[in-house]
Amino acid sequence: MKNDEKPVVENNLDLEARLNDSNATDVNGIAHSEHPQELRLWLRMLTCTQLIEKHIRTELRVQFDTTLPRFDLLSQLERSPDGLKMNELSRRMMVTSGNITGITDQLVTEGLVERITVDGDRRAFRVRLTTKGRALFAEMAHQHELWIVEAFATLKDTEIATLYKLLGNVKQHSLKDIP
Amino acid sequence: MKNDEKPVVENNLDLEARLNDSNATDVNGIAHSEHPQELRLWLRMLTCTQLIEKHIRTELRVQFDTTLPRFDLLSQLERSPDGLKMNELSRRMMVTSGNITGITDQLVTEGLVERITVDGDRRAFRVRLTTKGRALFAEMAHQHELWIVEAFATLKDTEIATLYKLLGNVKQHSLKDIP
DNA sequence: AAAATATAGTTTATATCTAAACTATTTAAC
DNA sequence: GTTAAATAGTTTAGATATAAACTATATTTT
Repeated sequence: MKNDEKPVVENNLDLEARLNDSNATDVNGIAHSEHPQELRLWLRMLTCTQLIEKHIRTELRVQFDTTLPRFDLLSQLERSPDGLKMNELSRRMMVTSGNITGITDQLVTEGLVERITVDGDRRAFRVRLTTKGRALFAEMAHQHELWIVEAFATLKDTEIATLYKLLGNVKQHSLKDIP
Repeated sequence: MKNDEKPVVENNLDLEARLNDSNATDVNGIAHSEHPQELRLWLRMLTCTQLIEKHIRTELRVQFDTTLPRFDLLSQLERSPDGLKMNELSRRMMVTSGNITGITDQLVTEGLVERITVDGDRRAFRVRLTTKGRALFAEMAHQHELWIVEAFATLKDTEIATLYKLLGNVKQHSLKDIP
């Protein structure tokens, strides 16, 4: 009757299923399909990102009882010993400042970061890692690196370099529209 | 005093900023850095995905007053004239079934999909596009395709093919752990 | 300097998203 | 055939996420 042993993750996947698989050759002998290769690439990229991200979220929860946004915020702070202003965190993490307020509140409650007043601007705060936060993040970052290395373990170094370069172009192209 | 003309999107970005930029050469002449190239690749991939996804979310909201999850669900249904069961939607979209319940409720309210009872299983529903939903989706899908093509417009066809192939390996590698 | 505008951060309302508990069925074991 | 287990979907509690309104300060204009 009850179902207490339901699998923890009931997700699975098949994002690319939405695509038409037809891949005929037209009268000019040019390979084509109903959907442009850009769309296929996008859905595959999204699938990869989601699979890896889900794995990391699960591991962060199971091993550290935390979440990806919190990890990401700590990660941003880790290389800024003097902390970062909330709007700088917002910009770097590509989320709204209201969102940063919420995540920061959580981390303050957990004693991992602290809000420091900024001299000369009574509107602003710097958010800074506490000693406890720095120590915990070091542990998490080490594990995180292992998960990521494993996620791409199927690629050769040269292939990783190729992906990195091509995605660099895509990134720059996307950034052109953002002031 | 008031600030009614605040920019609609106050995000920006710099996910890769969390990385150490040092890129020295070790005693053996092998290039290395404090962070493995896998981590750099992951953050760049995440940045690209987020930039493109944010653009699509914005356009869907502005042009169609809808959201990405709703578009994705419609997209899954579009090629299944008989509809899909909710658990199949959950699997394909890689989200929990509770989530599918919520998104479906929204789409039913908007008259874009309908729940159909399944013969022989009184627990299940098939979710199916309505005529209105199919027509609206066709419009949205056309625009969506343009946005995606534009997002990768900086790449040559061969480069898109390369990305597609390499990400295929990553995807398969990630899927190995999922039954 | 006073008024207008911009900025930093918070709050609010709403939509996702998850994990887990729950209900109602169906299927498998015995 | 009854019991046990699995499955389909919903609900719930909590964390993110957004856009927009809001407060409090700073800066710019005039």
